[in-house]
Amino acid sequence: MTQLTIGQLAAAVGVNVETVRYYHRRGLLPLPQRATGSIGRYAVGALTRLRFIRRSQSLGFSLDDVQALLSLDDGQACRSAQAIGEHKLADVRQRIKTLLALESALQQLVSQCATSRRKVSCPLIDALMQAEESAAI
Amino acid sequence: MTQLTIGQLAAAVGVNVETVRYYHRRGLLPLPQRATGSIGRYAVGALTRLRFIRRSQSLGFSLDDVQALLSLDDGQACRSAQAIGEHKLADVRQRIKTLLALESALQQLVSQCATSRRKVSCPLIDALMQAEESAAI
DNA sequence: TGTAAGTACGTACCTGAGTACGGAGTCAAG
DNA sequence: CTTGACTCCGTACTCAGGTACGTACTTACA
Repeated sequence: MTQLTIGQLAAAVGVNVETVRYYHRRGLLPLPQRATGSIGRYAVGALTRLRFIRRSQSLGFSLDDVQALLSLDDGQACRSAQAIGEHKLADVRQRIKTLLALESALQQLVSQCATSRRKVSCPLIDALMQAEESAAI
Repeated sequence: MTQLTIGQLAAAVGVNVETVRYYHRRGLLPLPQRATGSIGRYAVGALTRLRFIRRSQSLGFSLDDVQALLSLDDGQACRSAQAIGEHKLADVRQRIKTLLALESALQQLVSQCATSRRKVSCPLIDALMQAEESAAI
């Protein structure tokens, strides 16, 4: 039987039942076929689509992005999909840059902490107290 | 006059007045001196402390972290401050690692998009549709 | 002294991605 | 035919870090 209940669908992909219902509410996943007054049964397509959503998320796409990608899934709009991907890639690279700067600043402060031989105060706290402006958030 | 109103304090550090009030509520910033029924006046210490908070945030510390750091500001607990800093540093490095992996995956997908010469469907969408499991979120 | 700007305070709202809960209905096995 | 597991549906709550709003009050300046 390839007709899954919501619980089986969720378990197959490793998400919470509530999450599946949330995706319905967001319009990411269509409601299943259902004889009135009975329980919904999902076809295999739902499984594929749910996996698509999770895989996209794992690549850093937001659910809004995913919605856009899904709407492009007609085989005709590869260029648009590529644009979305490139945009996300630029975004990821920017985040990496920021984090690298942050890493070196922190690294420096922490190592000052380690090597300081009892000056008046803690170099880390001290540095944070200094009045000069550094990078914004 | 070194006695600032909340608006002047906020403007001096470049935050919203509401943000200052929020920091009061979180216990990050003490309430200012105030003759009963009149307006509060902040001393220069408040300016330093507010800048400390923002600078710490810009280094990736959460407000909870900041609270911990502030509680260490007695000149005696450098080792604890260092530990908090090191913990945050490890955290930042982990995030960098994740993002780098993500970058190369995305890069690959996008460039496949660019070089594909009209196969049936878009390689990016296609890859996301594949059933094999990749990294979790 | 009047008025406009600024302040105090409490409460509610925002984003993003879900999670939790409660009551009613349904389904399968014993 | 009953019991227990599951489903349906709506609503409310979570986290972090604020933002917005409304009412009452205070203060500075003309």
